[in-house]
Amino acid sequence: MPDPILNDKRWSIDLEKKIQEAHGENPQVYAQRYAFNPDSGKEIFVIDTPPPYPSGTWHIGAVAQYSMIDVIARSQRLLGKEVYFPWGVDRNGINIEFTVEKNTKRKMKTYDRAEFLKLCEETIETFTQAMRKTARRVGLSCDYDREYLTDSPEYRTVTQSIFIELFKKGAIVEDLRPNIYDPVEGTTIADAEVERQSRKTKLIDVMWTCDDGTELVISTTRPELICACGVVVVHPDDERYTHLIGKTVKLPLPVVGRSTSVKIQTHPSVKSEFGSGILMVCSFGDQNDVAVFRELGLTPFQAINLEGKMTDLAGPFAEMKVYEARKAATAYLENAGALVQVVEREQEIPVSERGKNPVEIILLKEWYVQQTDAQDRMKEHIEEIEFHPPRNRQFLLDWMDNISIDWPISRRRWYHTEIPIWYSEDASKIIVPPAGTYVQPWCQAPPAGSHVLDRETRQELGSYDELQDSLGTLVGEEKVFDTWMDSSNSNLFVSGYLNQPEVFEKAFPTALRPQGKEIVRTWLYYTLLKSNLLLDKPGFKHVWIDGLGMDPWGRKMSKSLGNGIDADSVLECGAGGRTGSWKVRGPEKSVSLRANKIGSECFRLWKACDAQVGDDFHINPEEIEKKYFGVLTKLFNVARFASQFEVPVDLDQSPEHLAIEDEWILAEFQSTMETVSSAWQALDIYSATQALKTFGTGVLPSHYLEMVKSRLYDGDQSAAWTLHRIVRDFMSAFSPVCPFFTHHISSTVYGMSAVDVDTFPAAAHPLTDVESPRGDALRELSGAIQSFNGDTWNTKKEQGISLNQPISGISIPAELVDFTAILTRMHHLE
RNA sequence: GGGUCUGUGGUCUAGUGGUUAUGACACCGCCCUUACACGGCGUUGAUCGAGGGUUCAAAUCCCUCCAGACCCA
Repeated sequence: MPDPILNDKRWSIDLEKKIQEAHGENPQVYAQRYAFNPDSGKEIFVIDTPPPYPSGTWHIGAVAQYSMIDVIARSQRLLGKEVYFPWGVDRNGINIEFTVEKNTKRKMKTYDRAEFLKLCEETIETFTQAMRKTARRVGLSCDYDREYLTDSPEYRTVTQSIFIELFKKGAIVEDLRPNIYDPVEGTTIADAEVERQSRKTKLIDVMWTCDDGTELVISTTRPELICACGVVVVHPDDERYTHLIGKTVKLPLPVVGRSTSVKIQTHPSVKSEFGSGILMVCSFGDQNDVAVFRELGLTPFQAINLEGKMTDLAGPFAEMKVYEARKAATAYLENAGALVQVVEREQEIPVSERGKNPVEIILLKEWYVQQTDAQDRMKEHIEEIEFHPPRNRQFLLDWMDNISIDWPISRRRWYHTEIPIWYSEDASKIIVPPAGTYVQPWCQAPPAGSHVLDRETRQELGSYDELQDSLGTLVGEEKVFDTWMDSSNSNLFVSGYLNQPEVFEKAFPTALRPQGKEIVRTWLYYTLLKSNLLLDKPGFKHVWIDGLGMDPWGRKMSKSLGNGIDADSVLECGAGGRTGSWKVRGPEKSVSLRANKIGSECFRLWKACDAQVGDDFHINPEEIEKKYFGVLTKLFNVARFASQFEVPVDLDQSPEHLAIEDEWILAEFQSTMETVSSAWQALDIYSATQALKTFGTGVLPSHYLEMVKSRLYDGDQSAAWTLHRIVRDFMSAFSPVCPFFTHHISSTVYGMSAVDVDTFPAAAHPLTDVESPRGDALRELSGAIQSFNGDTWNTKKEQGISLNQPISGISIPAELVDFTAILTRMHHLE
């Protein structure tokens, strides 16, 4: 074998890392390839990359998802689009506050606010570093120079400005409403942040007595809330209790500052089979209580305060924590002889997603984004968006159907974007900063250029500079925004809203939102809500919703299960000859998984080939290597084989005469390329990659290469042209999936990098165009060619003849008569 | 408890009314053949989660059930 230009024996992780490092070495070259240039004149394609939240380790499933977003970014560049693939990091939020609290063993509110913010920022920066490294390692072709951090003044400015705009439009309201509240962390949370946990609770039956002496039994798990009871209800159809309706019943516990009895009414939400079938409605035991209070027009009581303690309303139990008050109330009832029975039962109780604390519903003055009346219009917009896969649109619509209350957006935390408001001394006016200024009202005065607005009517009253003296002593808002207020601007931010109006004009609706299906109800929903309220437009053209990465047995990976797999361990598996091994807790026992080499290219190829978008995928490193490393080896060797033959000067112009087998393989290749091209256009990674894999590891090496080997060794120019043309174009079409692999081969052999190709390769030969009848006729022979080869190989095997020895008695089928010469030569037919 | 989705050889996967049900990995057998043994060729192996129904015809449509995932109450 003459020296191939590709001199590495095979693809390796060390080679991959070497290429990767060289790839990122020169910032100018990198920017030329991957930076966003809105003035290029090409069609703009902005991807609203999910900004990852740095928490120390990056989940392998998330990294797999990001690598597929990169495949989309690269494939769109290949199709000639001007792609903006942003790199953002989401750094606001309660998680980092928890981390700092845990690291320093000190609660946030014991710190000086500024000092605590500094600790958060430093800690999250170290996590961010690790994440940047992994992002590059898996080959994400982001515009890293424009990195945005959601906790930066630039980003927070956008969040604050949009808030002010929405406030002026009337889409944001301030109100005293029942809110879900985490008393341990001391903050309001949204519906979407509540989860359920199973806990043992005591269901107690309490005897209540009516004014006329009639006795009734009510079952409850929350006796401490009796002080907040507004009404007792029974089901209208429950004949057992018809006699109670309209009576007045005395509260079985002492209360302060309210009437000591309530009415008995009917309500259809009562579950007659639960407990005694009589329900006390308290402000607020659960969401149903909230609904009943609203429906019956009752005035809610404030039974629990912001510290999670009972208020004066609870009489003897005031100042006790909720849990203590429950015990004390139970004891009180027992002493009073009102305790009928106590049953221990398993109950699903609502807890906060982040702190896992039982949440309470409390009346609080908070800021809200109005969403209940926006649903219909949003659904119209959603109709215009193309979903990948289409069925995942349903996740969003289902969630929207369940929305019944506005979105509370204020939080009593610190490491978040501040609500940009000051209040006048008499609280009737508010001061907001000018657009484009980041403010921290808890420690700053309003900047020059601020505006004064009426708190109720939102009327602009004048400039702060002029009115300053009439406002008295200002109070800066101490509350901050829910982090989804930041995240839900990501599409606006990356599309140039506020900062680059002329780009925004062309780039919005944002071309693509890729994300996981677990955050449809939060990130996707809130983003669409914002785009709707602010611009009355759909936020995106395409929404691409992928499934979740699971462990090898289909379970969610989690720390508590011990079934997690670290992303870096997979990407670095095989580097420097180090193999990978993972101890993963299986359904029954610990299982040891081993692999010799994976790396980013194999990992990406696996994800691209192994699961359709939207399906959950099982991550098993052993399987990734076994199924896909061989594909890389094969493709590498095809290219290496080709590289021993001189590359024709003009690969774009086909030679005068091509042999029929050259035309045949070009026709086959062209049909593969058509499939690939339309799949890339449809954001269908799976089909594109499958088609390339099938061609590149199947018919090309097994049949075409075997056929033309001897011609190539004889220096046949047509065969060399055909092979090189195919390998070159193949690498371009495949570059979105394996950018470093294809870059290496194409730049070594053809002196141009596959990742720089920005026009999808055209048909190599007019006769083989998919539209041409000649191409069709040739492709129809593919089956016959492959079976003839297979049969001949088999016959040789049966007769014990080695493949390079002559064989007699084989006849070529009539339809392959044009291939007689080449088949005879290939199989040494006599 | 409800909703949505998923359920195809040992493993993963294609297939939305008519195919001898696709391919990969694994298994087994044969083969060093002027790229590749980290390879090639070939053989086993699936009553398409279970049960009912619609239809001339069902992996595919409908119903019930079971299992898993996500979400919700």
